[in-house]
Amino acid sequence: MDPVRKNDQEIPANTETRNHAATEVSNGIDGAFLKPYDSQNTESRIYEMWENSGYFNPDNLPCASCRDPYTIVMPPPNANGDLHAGHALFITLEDILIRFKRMMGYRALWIPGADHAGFETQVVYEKKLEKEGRSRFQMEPQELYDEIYAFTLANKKNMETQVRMMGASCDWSREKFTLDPDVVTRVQEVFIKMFSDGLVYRGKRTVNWCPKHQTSLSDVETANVEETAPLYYFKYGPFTIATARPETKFGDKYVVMHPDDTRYAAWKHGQTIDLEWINGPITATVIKDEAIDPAFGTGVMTITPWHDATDFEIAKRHNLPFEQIIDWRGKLLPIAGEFAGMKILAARPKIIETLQRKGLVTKIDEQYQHVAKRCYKCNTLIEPQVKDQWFVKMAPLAQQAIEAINNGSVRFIPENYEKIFRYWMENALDWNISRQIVWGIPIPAWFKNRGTDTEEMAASLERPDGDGWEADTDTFDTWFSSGQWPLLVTDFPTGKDFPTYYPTDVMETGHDLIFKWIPRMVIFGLYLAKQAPFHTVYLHGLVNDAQGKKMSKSKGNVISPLTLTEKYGTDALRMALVVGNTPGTDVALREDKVKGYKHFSNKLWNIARFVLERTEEVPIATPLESDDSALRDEMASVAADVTKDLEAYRIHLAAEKLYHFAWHRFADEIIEASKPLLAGEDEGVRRSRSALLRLMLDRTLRLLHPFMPFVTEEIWQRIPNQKEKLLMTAVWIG
RNA sequence: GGGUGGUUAGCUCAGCUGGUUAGAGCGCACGCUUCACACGCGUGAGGUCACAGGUUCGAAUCCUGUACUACCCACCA
Repeated sequence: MDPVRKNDQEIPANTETRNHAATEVSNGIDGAFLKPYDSQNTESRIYEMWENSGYFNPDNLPCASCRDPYTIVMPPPNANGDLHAGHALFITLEDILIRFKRMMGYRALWIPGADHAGFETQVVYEKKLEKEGRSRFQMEPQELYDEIYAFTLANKKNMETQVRMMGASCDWSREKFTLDPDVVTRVQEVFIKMFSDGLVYRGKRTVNWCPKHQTSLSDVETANVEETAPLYYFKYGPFTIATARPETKFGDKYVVMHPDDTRYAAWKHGQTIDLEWINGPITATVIKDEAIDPAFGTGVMTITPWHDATDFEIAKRHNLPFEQIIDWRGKLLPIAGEFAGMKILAARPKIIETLQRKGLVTKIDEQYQHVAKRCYKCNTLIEPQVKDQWFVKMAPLAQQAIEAINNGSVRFIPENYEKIFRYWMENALDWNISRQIVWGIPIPAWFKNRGTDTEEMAASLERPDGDGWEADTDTFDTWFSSGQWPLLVTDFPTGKDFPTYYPTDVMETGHDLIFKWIPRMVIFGLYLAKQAPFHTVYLHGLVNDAQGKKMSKSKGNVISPLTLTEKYGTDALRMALVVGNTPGTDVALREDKVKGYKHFSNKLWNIARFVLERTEEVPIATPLESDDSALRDEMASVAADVTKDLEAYRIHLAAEKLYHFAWHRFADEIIEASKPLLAGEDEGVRRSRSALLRLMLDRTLRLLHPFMPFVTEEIWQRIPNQKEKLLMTAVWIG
């Protein structure tokens, strides 16, 4: 690899460097060096030095002839709590890539951010309110917003400190918060554009309603949980229907069957039947629709369009009326007669009782397996409700995303995620972006004569002219703004970093975001900037506990990265997270492993001490003996190998190879074999071996720096007469 | 119902395009206070690479199937 950057870069004057050679002892060995490596007394000092150098910002890099930009957008951590192990992993992986590319001479830019995390933060805050005996439903929206804002800002600072502790070499001068005023405005403008492009529409449709949180949720914000529940068979006039949700059946006046089902050929579409139902006699109408599966149950069902998406579609197809049975809090409405006001689950057995008394229950299958939708945050049963909401029309946008995959402009690591992504895109349903929570970006929409036949609506930042316009009180789904994040942080469309740093290079994030986040970013990038926001998606696995089990607060097996860095050093944690961690595969985090890499930090420390103490400081051009030049070549081939691995995103392999080389080859064999040579009589041999060991130390530090930035930089600072003052910006020699 | 991984040493995992006696960390056994490091050094035990077929001169590695396991997706009430 050609060193493209000048070797003699200067550190800006405001940076206090620690070049021990100049001020302390001639070979770099001072008192601290004689003790074991002490990460606690090193890391914050080193980080400060890096940050003060200004080189986290690529615009300050002393390289007039630098290569292209290399950009990573940091998935903005939620500003609502401490960093967890997953954060530690992604920071490590991204920092490795950024440091590697920076040393390679790229204008490496890593843009940090903080996420207000709409619904998630509101949930966290509501829990806090609950503990204090308060509720958001007793608060004015503005009051609630202000409180959450203060809470989030405090946590944002906390989060930033912790990101620094992980060694993240990101450009803080470009940090953005998802509720920065310019972000809010730009996101709102995108909505307005989509409205006028016909990509966003107001729809009265079935939404996923969380009765606890009092908001609608998108499909990716619900969890499908397998459950065993009774399936009830009821007599419905001449038919038998099966249902798992008897409490929705009050208003059912349409009985539906497949048009080709010969068992029911005698019944004609539109025919009416009088029958006895829960609260008395009703008149039902026969509907024939192909959505019915003749093989399920009896092949006949009644529909509840307000509380079931399939039923809703059927009702729309046949132009049938629909009525709300369950209110927004999950209680039965007056249509339920004597059951009105009851919570649905409490009402269910009572309804069955009534039906049994009437002789309408023919069978109860207790072992019925089905899938229930639950709120992914509070696990409350989702109640489908029909509601006026804003939807993004997905088909045309998804089509572009699929093309981007097909023509190779976006690729996935590991590759199998491409298939998963494509499948999702091909089946994407329209996306509900309205949320009934205060903690988010307001939807810039306005209504006149709301809820009447003459309703008008408008999308604009300002209240439209004329009387009677009222603002939409809903906020955007967090992913609506997060989806635009690569564009927002690079100042699309006309700011200083666009298009310099757009499209970015790699999106590195957890595989759990394959549907929540990645598709939205691809879609917005293609729609707005006509270019996908990144060419590579690197997906890492989850960080599990030592037994490979998912960490969770309730299980009490959560391992805090902060405790581990404190105990073993950030470098050790970084190595432990990275070695053996194949892309896309979950990793088990064991304290022992971290401890092992703490020992490795110390090993490097002692390698350096040996080399600086026991070798002569010789000119770079010192002629090498043939054994030594063979070892130099071996070092070079390791470097080349590691470079290849990093370029192919085989980060786990690169880290392991370096570990192995440094400890078991360099220290165990080469240094051991050097001892007699360095103590020998032959000056040529001594000088040659000195030159070799110093070169190997130099190369080892460079190669390991992206992985273990702190200890390598600290050692680097102790090597006398360094031309490159900072290892962070030293040239990668691969 | 559909999909995607995983199955390699006691535990947690590597093994990149198939190629000499299959690797690491931790753990274990034995021996070393050797002047870089006991956060260390040396030596060693431990694996029919889930199973069954197949391709090949050669397979942990490629193909087919089976079993087990994990995760994801899903508008059969």
